Amino acid sequence: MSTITRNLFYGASNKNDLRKRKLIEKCLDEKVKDFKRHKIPKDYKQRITGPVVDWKLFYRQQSAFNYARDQSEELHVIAFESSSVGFGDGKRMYLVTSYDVFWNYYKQLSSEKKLHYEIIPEGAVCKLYFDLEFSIPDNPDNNGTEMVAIFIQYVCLWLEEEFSVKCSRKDVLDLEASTDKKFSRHLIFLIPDVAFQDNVTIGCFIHHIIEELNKYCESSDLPKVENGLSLDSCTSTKKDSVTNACLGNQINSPKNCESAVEDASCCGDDGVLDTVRKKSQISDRVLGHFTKEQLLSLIVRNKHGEKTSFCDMGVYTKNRNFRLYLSRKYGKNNPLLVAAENEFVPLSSMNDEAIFMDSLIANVKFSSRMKILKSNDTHRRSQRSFSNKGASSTACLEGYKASPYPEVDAFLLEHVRKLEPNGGIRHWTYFSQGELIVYEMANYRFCHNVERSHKSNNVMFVVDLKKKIYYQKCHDPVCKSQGFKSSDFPLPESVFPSFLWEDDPMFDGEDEDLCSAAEDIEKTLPL
DNA sequence: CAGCGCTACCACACCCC
DNA sequence: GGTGTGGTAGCG
Repeated sequence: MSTITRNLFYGASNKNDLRKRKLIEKCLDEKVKDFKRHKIPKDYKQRITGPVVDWKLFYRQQSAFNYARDQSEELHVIAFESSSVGFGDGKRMYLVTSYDVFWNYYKQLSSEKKLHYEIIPEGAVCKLYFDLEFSIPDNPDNNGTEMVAIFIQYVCLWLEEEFSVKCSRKDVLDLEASTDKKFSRHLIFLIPDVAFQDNVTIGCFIHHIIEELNKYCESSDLPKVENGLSLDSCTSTKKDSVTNACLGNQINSPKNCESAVEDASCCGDDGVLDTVRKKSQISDRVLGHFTKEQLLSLIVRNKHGEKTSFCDMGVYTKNRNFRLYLSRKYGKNNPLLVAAENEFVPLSSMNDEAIFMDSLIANVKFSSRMKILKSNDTHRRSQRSFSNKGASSTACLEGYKASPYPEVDAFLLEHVRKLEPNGGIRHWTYFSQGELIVYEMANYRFCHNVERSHKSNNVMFVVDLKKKIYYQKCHDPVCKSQGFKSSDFPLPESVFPSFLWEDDPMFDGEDEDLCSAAEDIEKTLPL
């Protein structure tokens, strides 16, 4: 054992010891900094009724959703850019937790580690929200602050006309993440007891009101057609929406398909002309509240100099990631903060937690008073692509979901695979009115009109559940122009649900209703 | 080991004029 | 030239 010298005990008395102490202090400083950098947030205080699990981390969004669904508590999936846990470089990862637990963790992160996004789940009831942005250098004459004020008023007027919902700027949480180069706002509408069915529905509504704005701006703009926003493109989009609307909305809302088809089939009818006139009256009423200059100011130019909307239309897709209050993008320094012009005040008080909770798009409490806004025919727009989970050529087969009549799906699959082993169902459209299912086939082109397979056009089958038959039609332009439709083929009795239930006392009408009611409730409840 | 969901755009095949 | 289909770069 070494003895403690006087110098060592009382501290530095020479240059050597001084250096040593400096070194130790420096090490300590480093340790402190390091600790601060990697500090572990304090545990959330567990209550007896409180959450069982703090959080769980996933590399894949789907795994996170699966886990959240299997738990009994109300959990949410939050995405973040993963440098915040010390690895990866902006790669997205997924956190499953409750809002309360998340806020407790999130509020303790330093500003540069708040890189988080809410995932607005597919099909979930949500608040009306907007991403408003434009490049400042490309639009030096635009006044963003004034544009936001006009835009909010424009949206409020449309809400009143279309849904009889009254609101004002006081109901709009206004968040800002602008820089010198880019004007950027997030608007979140917190209208008491009002929410939208889902964010895709919002997309349809917004698409509609922006299109009306574009049409107006174009007609009152220079007489010549400008690139990007021609009237032609507007009308062709409308046509698309009639023919394709039912495909885009097929899974969740077969009723939409009915009305879309009715719309198309009774064109030229007086009733349709009436509704067209009514629609343009609504549009005129809204537009009439503004001066031409105010409306024109909402159109900006993108980096290619093309005219485009101030409102980003790309944020209404399924499972959209939407940046959280106080978060920034990876590698950027512009967190979302409350804008100076914000007039919304949370019910409790103006504190960060209340703002955070109110800013969550899908944080909508279920209540019987809640009015759920759904899309109507005018809002629907074309949606040609169908989400396929897998990649490559087999995607269409893997991405295909069962129709409400899986037995019919199986029958058709078996049928086509006798001729084409790779044949499959690309998608289906269910028309509950008339009990019709239209199946678009994949890798199956045999047409009864030409008695051979077409070279590049797949065929479709129309299943008539009432008549218990099916027939074939096809995409080939020649067959189409002839209005070709094959003769009827019988559907085997075994594909009908009644075949299974007839002698089964376990199934009766009540059980069926209960099951579908339970499913409906499950769908409407916030996740 | 490790993101997701589009959408605009292009290339190509086939059929029509 | 029009239509349907498939593949991909790139955006939000």
